[in-house]
Amino acid sequence: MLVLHIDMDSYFASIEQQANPRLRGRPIVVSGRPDIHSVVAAASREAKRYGIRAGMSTWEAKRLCPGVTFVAGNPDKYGSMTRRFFQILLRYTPMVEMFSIDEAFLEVSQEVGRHGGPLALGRKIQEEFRGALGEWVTGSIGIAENKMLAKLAVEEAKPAGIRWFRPEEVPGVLERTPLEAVCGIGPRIARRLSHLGALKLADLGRFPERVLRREFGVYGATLALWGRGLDPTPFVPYWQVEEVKSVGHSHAIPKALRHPEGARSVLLFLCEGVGRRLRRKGLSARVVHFSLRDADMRFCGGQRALESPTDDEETIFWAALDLCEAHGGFPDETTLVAVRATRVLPKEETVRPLFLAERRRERLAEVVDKIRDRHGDRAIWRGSVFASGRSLSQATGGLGQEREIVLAEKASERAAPARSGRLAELDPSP
DNA sequence: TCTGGGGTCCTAGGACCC
DNA sequence: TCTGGGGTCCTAGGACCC
Repeated sequence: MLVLHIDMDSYFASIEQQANPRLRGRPIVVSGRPDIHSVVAAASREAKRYGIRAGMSTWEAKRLCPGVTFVAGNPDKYGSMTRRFFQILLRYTPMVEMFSIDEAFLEVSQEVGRHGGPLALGRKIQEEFRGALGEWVTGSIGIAENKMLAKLAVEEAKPAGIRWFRPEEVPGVLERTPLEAVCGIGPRIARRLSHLGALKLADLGRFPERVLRREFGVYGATLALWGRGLDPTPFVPYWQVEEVKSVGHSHAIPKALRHPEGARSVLLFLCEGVGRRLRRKGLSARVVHFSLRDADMRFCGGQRALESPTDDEETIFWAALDLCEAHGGFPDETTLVAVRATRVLPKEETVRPLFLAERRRERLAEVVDKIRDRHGDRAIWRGSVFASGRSLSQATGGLGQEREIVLAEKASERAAPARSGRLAELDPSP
């Protein structure tokens, strides 16, 4: 097998520099919203020279490079760029696995001969990128016999280069590669392995497999293979990718809304988003997960199976709120809430709601979805969310110029007793 | 001014059914 | 008078990825 791994260089930042010549050659950071505390989604090549990395807080980025320019991210723009480079890759082989928005694997065992060898093939792809994506949006290419090694190779190719690990080079690669450089070995596993005396990838290969199995279960077998330069993870071409398995939202709560009421309205806001995305995808979910993070950054939460699959945000909301109550309710200060709908299945496979009230809610959701499709996500608000909506919008993108409609329906009436801290007494039935 | 937001997969114990 | 074994669902929690 021969695998090419394409990893776009400083992807979001490069796209912004391509779109706006004034940003070119300058340290820039793409983040959620530049005016609030956020984290770095991507740093331009110039910003990386200052030590700025993805995942770092924007505050830290500013400290490292006071002159850095912040740019608000635009996911739609990045998605359409990804479709463009995906189309280019498809011209070479249908065996394309999209690994993330800016990474792909190609299985090119059959095709490589026709293109004059691995390096020549890589250069052709990069040449096509230059023509179709623009001078600033470049990709690095790693080449090896499997995905794990190709992903290691690309690190030596950056930026905009090509690195091929020939089979005879692999033992040397294994000897010099630290464990945490491998995709799939995070800080926890790396630390546990270091206690066992393994620091480099080759150390794993020298371990008896049963030791790794005893320590890591089925994952131990994978680790043992990686240590010998082999990779058991399957190649999944894009046309074999399964449907999504879950839909969720989480949100770090701004200071002003960290009290129980505020957290509750953020939760309802997130549930609306989850319901809407389920409906858009034509899915229903059977399980709701809820979690929150307190002032000490500790997480707690739980999950609950529903009586029947749903795409209704109120059902999801009440399930989430019940889980919250079961874990002691919202603390005085909640710094993050998250809700996720899992065990999804296509809606056609579910039974239509039996009760009139549920059918009315379904109809209401359809109408609200239509208004939002037409006038934007913030054109219409539930009364109980709107109460905190303005400050919430500070953190989620702003109300903009849209006209606002406030839904005065049951949910907002239920919100009232919540303020006096009697959530448990609320009647979840419509 | 501490620390975003979207996911996937695995483990393990208990309940329940046949 | 002693108590199997397999399969699936539910819940809680951990680890990792971009």
